Amino acid sequence: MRTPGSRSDTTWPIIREASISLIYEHGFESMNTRQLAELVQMKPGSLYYYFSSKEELLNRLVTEVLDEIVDDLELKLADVDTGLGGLDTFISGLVEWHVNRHKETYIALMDTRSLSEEKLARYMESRDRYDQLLDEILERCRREGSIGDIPVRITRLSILTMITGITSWFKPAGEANLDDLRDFYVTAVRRFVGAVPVGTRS
Amino acid sequence: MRTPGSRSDTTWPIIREASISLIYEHGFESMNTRQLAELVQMKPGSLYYYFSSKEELLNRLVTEVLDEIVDDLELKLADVDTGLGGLDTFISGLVEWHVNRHKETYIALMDTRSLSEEKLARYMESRDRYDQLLDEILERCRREGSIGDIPVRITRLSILTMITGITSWFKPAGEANLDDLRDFYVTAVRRFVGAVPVGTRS
Amino acid sequence: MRTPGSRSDTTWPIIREASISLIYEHGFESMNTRQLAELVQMKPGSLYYYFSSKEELLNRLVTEVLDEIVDDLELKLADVDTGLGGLDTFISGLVEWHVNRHKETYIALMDTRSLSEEKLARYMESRDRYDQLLDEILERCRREGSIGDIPVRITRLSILTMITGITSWFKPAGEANLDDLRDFYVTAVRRFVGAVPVGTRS
Amino acid sequence: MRTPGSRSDTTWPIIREASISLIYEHGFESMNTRQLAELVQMKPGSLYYYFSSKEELLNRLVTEVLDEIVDDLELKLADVDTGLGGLDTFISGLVEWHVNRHKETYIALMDTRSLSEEKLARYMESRDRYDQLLDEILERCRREGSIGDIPVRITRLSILTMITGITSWFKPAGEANLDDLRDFYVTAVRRFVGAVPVGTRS
DNA sequence: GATGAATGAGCATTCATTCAT
DNA sequence: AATGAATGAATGCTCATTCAT
Repeated sequence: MRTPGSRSDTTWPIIREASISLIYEHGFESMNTRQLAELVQMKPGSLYYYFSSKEELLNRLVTEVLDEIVDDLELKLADVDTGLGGLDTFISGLVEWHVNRHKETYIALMDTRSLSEEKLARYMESRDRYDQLLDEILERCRREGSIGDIPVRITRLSILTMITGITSWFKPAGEANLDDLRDFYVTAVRRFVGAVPVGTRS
Repeated sequence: MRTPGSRSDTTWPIIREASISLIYEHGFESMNTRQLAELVQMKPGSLYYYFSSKEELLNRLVTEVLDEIVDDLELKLADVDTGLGGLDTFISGLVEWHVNRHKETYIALMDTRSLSEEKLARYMESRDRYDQLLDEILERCRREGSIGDIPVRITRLSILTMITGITSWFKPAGEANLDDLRDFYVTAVRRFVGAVPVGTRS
Repeated sequence: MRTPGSRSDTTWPIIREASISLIYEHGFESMNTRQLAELVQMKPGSLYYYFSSKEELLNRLVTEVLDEIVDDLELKLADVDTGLGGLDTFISGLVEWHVNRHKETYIALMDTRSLSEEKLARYMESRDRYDQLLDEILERCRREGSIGDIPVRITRLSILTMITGITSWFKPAGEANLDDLRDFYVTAVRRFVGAVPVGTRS
Repeated sequence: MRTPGSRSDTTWPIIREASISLIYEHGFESMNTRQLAELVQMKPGSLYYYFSSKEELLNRLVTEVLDEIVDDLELKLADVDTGLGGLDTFISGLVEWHVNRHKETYIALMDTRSLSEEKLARYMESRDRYDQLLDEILERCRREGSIGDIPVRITRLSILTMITGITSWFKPAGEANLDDLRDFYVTAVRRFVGAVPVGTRS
């Protein structure tokens, strides 16, 4: 009964894309495995060769992006030598990810609730890494005197909420393009944290 | 079979509170009418005396707060005579609502997806009113020269995302209290839009 | 809480008519007490002052017509002195009832299934009376030599099925009027039983 | 979780027979899917592998017989060359179907009401075909002068009501056997329509 | 790898009926 | 005589998942 030409490494990416679209569109709880099976032209039962449960599928989807994001941000930040430069890099990178992969990041924002306690906890650990990244950047900026005297925690929460929230209104077909968005948020966040304008520091 | 002492005007508020808590905690799709019934000490079927479907319950919950918020903001804005004053009032009011009624506003943020197309459309119409409110304020500020030359649409989206997103991390037991939050966001948003510092306008 | 001017002997006929219409239109199992209550402008619970259960309502409806029919037929047959005259009278009367009270007779035809075993048994006893009436008429005709040599049981069943079945296609607004129907069936049944044409008997 | 040895082409006929018996006995509205599941030794949900809704099951049951009947009658009528011959063939065939498949035909008679408007309409279209068949036969008989001057519509309705109504009293265990019934109705209908006795036509 | 057939547990909802007021 | 509020038992149906083939 094996479909000729089927191979695991071809099939999984197809399932992956299909589930992302489906979850993005309907939400994880409302989407069902029949829809997914139909979309990838399989029978529901066959999907279980590619994931062990619906929840595990969700988990894989969201942890994969998250890890990619954090790794990429860390990589980009390695080359930066000032706090403010780090802030720009971080914001710029985060915006990029949330635009280029807006479906997955939207799912991570909205459907992470459906994860079991353990899986959610593990997910949150990863997320903490990127909270910390921003915290550290902000702390460094303050030490360097390049931003105002702002409360770090709530500032970080607000920035993150704002950037990750891009996915909730961003439409790829819309007028805003990636470069505009990146520029806008870099500038906006600088203002937000009371960054000393470039060339103003004494 | 009537439970002695039961009264409609006592029961609905109980059901209302219970559903808000339940949806807040589990999400609308994951919460079920049996849990709700148990929480309010009724049989599942009896709930249908108070709403005609689970979805209609959700609808009621989210449209009610939304309308209350918009009405309140409009009222508060009526007394304000400068654009920047309006901005402060709007932000301050919105933060207040999202803190004081954070469960319902969280539900509105997350579970509105579960509404049918028609109900969602009607909900969005109401939401548009408050988008417009902020748009108008921002436009006015620009005309009055009290803020920088910023792109209105994306600024509005970002501010709203940030404030409504408070509910996604806010814990009433947490360290942040309403006054701090209100002050923080009023100031932050002022910076965000490049507001001319008070007393600086020439 | 008593509605001013309400009286049992005014209300019952209203409920009666409303239930007949409702059951006629939707069938007994598909019709529900909410619909009935709405139609008579009451609350569902209030109906139980007029009948003790939905099934008892049905029972009352169908047994009442049935008894009226049998009584009327017996009365009409009392004056008749020949078998064939009896046959004409019976058919004519039965057609009349099924046209004039076609809703109730239709209900009796279709919804009698929903009666409990005991109630159905009692209903069937009454129905037997009118089977017997026709049996006796047919037997008498045969003794008098006014009809052919036909099998009584199946003839009776067929005639009754045909006449009671009028209700299943009869529409009051339709072209067929009572007189035509009566004439048609009297003649048709005569032919059906091989009645010796009037004036042909030697 | 698959029951060993289960096969679709074995299971559907079993479900089919079981539902026919159940609906025949209790009526469509009173029968429920749990009873059916128990009878075929499945879990209720599994039935939905074989039909998409309870109503669709009913629909399938009644349209299938109906189509079989009409097809068969048309086939049988193809060989007939006189109107009266057609009438005999039609009646004989119809009686046969209502005796041999009396459960399904009874269901079609009684439970067709439970079909949705669209499904009922489609059912009625098929039914019309067989009304027309009889109408044409009767018209032809009249043109050929082999029956009396009778009103076609009501005659057709009465004959059909009578024959289809067989199912409402017929018990397979009863004394009447198929051949008797067929003979009886062929003769009775001939009389009913005032057929000129064979060899009497001048 | 993939399918066909089934499970089992749950779910929203309906509805006749009851009874304190 | 009528209502408002509730019950309880059922009902059709969905869906993630399993597993023999």
